[in-house]
Amino acid sequence: MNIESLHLFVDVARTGSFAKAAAVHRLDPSVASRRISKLERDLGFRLFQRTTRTIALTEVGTEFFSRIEPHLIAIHEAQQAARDLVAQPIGVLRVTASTSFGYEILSPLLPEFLASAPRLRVELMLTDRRINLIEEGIDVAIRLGELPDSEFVATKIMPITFRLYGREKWSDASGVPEQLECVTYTGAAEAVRLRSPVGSIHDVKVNSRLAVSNALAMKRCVTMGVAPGLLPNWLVKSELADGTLVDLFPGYDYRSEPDRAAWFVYPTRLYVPSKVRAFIEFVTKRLSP
Amino acid sequence: MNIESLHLFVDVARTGSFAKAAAVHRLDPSVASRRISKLERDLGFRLFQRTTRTIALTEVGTEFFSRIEPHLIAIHEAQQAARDLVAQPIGVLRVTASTSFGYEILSPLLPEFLASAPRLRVELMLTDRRINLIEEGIDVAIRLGELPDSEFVATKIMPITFRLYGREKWSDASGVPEQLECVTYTGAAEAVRLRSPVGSIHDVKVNSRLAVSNALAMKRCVTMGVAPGLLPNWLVKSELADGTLVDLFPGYDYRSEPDRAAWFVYPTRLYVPSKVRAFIEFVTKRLSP
DNA sequence: GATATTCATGCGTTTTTAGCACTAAAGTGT
DNA sequence: ACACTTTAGTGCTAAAAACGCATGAATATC
Repeated sequence: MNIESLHLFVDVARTGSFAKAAAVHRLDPSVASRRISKLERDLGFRLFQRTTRTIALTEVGTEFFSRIEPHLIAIHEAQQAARDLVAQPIGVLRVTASTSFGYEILSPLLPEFLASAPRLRVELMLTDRRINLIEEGIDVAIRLGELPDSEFVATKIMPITFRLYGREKWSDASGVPEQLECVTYTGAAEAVRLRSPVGSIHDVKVNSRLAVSNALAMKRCVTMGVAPGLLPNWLVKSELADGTLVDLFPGYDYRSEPDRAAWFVYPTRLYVPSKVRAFIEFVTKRLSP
Repeated sequence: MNIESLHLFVDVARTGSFAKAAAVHRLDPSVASRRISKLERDLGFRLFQRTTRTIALTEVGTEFFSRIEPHLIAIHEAQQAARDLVAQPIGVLRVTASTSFGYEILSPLLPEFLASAPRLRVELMLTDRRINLIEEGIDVAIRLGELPDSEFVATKIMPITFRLYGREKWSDASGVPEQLECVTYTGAAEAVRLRSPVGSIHDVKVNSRLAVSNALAMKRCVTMGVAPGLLPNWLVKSELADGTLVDLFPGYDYRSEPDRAAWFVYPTRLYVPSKVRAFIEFVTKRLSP
């Protein structure tokens, strides 16, 4: 049973004519006639009595008409409302990211984003586990590092580069050391390769006596003076600005695997809700150099 | 947009599974999957987020679900109610017949018929005009005499035979007269042919000094003693029983045109409402010998 | 880690629908 | 009273949609 046919029925009942209702719906009159006939077959009762030139609602037709009309309208309105919901950034946007990224990067952006989308609520789920986007009803996740292989869509936010930072400038006259005592991220690389301004390559072995599983805490350990650390660019902006941390080997290039970046990850590409699009656009704009 | 698909959507949302909902609807899971996809295309937004093994309502899906569900139920109930309306003799039955037939035949039947269908109202439109069944919303008409040529369905109630009746037995020893002073129905035959019990044929010329356009009034004229009259069988039952009228030529056969009868006439034969069927059955049963 | 469940898709077949031309009948206007 | 116009409905054919089945991919589950 077709909803459009029910709407057509309503219009036929209103106008008292297949031809007029067909014109409203941009249909050939014969199509209107046949659709109503099919509707009657589906329903199991006759809606109109017909002569070759006139139609009249049957008793059941009248009854059915008055009963379904408000509900047809309601369903149509529900559809409209739902369309608006995906067309405008309203409703609830569920975002997940690592605690560190959320704290360091997202939090400062949120006041302005929330102001730009007044009818939107944001639920920021900060966790260092990779949770299931579907089950948790996540609209968009921010994932760092390797691009996750999945059916989800990924768009790049910004490249991520790691450099060695510490409390004080590296002043050893012999230049880049062969090994360095560092605070490390759990499971991080054990060596980094640098290229000096003049082109020479230096491999630095990273000795770690303290491995931390949280980027923020790791940074704090570095600033507290435990040891230098290999830290991502996004984590150290303010510390570089106020001098709390300094680049140990400025001018050196760090060779890193390609596509090390921050990514938006979200399900599918058809019908991306506008709240998701709005968030992605806003954040990307603010974080791109 | 298909109503069944909307119901399917509701069940999928409830069970959280295409396969389960498909089983409920006796569908192949792939059909369920495709119907929901088509529904999403029609609606313009995505109802579920999917992985290969799980689905979850999107935010719009949830919103849409809760908004349309009661209306879907309401439409379904409207259909059920309408089906019941045609399946049981309830509602309003509009009947038209001639005033005479209504007075003489239908009126006595109505108490019992109404009792047999307690939820039915009857509107008895007695008129000697042949009104338009469609325009007036008539469910069933009773027409006497020649079968009307039309797109309507006709079923026979009972044969109609005309005989000559008067206040007193015909006692002329010479038997059937060649001509007879009669009260006639407007436009009625001017002669009748009788066959005696022994087989002899007698043509009686009907002389009319009074023609009446209403059968009841005509009968009354006869009983009042104006003259004998050519009256239909259905009109004289009680008068024959109580002796007010007598058959002038008992034992004689009256030759009449074929198919002179009382007919039910009603629009179409598909989806005859049960109130119409009930009425036709009841009346036919009571009037058949 | 093997198995089975679940959603999705490709493909050939069947069913449904649209569009057009045409018929029959009934209003409409002169 | 007559021609004209409008309206509902029907054949017919081409196009579109839906179905059922087999198959594939991914992920729960035991």
